[in-house]
Amino acid sequence: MTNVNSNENINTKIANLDSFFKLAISVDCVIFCYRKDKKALEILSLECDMEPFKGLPSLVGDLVLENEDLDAAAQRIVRERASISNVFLQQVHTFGSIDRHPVGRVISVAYYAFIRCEDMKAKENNPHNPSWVSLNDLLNQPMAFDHSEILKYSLSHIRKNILNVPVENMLAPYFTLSELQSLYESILQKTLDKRNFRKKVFKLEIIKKTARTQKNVAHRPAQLYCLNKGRKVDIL
Amino acid sequence: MTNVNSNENINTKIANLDSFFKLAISVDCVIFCYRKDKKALEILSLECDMEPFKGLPSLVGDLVLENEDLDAAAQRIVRERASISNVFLQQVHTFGSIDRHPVGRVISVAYYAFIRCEDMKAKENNPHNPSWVSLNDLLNQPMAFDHSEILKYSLSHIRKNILNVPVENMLAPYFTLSELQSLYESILQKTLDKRNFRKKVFKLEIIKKTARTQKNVAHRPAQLYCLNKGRKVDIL
DNA sequence: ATACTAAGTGTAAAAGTAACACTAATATTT
DNA sequence: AAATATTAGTGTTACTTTTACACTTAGTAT
Repeated sequence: MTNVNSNENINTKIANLDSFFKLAISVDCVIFCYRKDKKALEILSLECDMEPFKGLPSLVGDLVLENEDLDAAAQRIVRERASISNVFLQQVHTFGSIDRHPVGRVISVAYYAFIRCEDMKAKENNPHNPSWVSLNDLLNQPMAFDHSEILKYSLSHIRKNILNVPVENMLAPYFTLSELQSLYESILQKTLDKRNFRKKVFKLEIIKKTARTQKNVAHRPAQLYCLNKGRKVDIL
Repeated sequence: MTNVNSNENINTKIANLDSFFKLAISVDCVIFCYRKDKKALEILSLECDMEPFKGLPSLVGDLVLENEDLDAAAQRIVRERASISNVFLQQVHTFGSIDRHPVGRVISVAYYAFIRCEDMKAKENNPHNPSWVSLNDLLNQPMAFDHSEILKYSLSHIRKNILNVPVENMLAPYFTLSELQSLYESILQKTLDKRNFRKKVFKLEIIKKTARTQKNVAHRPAQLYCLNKGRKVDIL
């Protein structure tokens, strides 16, 4: 068991690990993207194949390997399951109820990630049927394990800390202020004042103006902005 | 290994656990108290007996048992090591570097607690030599494992969230506003304006006025206050 | 009685937040 | 070419919150 093939699925791994499986640690990632056309957030979700949760949506998770740093495990999992590398990933909370996992004691460290929909073609050669599911749908249906709780906790954390969390990573490299505002509105679930919003993002230096403007839009073209790298984020 | 005697020390446990010890989970608690006379924070610290950290101060930690909820483990550890029950304990972060523990892979979930010095008589019949150590001293000396990092992270979290974290638990049941202010000043490491501080704690309803006043002080006796139970805290 | 000590109290300036409506620039339609 | 439709972009005022600041009060000790 020193060198688990990380492409096996969770079930297989757990079966193999019987000898040491008293306590195991997993990472579950709440992977957000923003669907600009629908002005809605979506979560990367897998179809659970484990009883009693078979068929229910689950977060993207996997066991942490013996020689793997926690943050590295989160990066690996996002890479393997969503084909995304070097993404922003932030730990939120660790969930350790005794009965949260049917196979045994699995303590799960939750992370969240912000990626762009286009960077993850869901369903692509992945046995778990990954797909982007509307956040609102997920919040209104049961999920596998305690993943509903993890999702709600993460969402709550992000809402509270929205100004210190790089939600802009869900946007294309060049974006308009209106797009940014819509994203914030989708997360906070409330409308924001356009002028006040702009004043704030300028003052906080969340973004930088670029020389580019929108092309081929049937209205006044918007200025394009990009992330201000070097901005502080909520890492302590 | 199903029923570890939780009074054994970490070393012993780890030795016993060889069979399953690929990954283990511990809880480390940053237990704060406030020394009113010194106007200083102190941390409950044990003397590490494990190489290569022998003799260095460590936080109060222990392995999580197989059938033990994470939060329950934290409560147990504080109860066993500090003889305090039903204390406020809040998870902050999980530390999972590969080499953070010399004996093997131990992932540690950090909690912090606020207790009253008087409620924990350090050194009392405890083989680990627990003692209250000045926070400032601890910050300026090496600690066992990654406990310096855990301490700094927790402190930083508490400073950021001071208004949503019940630091008042470090005070006696009845306390004066000046005592409360000194506590805040010790945590934030800066002086606060007396009138502004009072306005704020009243508006936030952190505390409640009581009918009592100070007795036998060589100056105008202060009004005594107590905690406002039912106040929201930073739990999501 | 006087001195000493920490408690207790209000106001004004500054900064930040919230509310609000019109003009500008482009593509499309006529 | 002119009119229309659509989203971008922009400032000011009222309100709230935060900050800065100094004197009087109620007890104990001498």
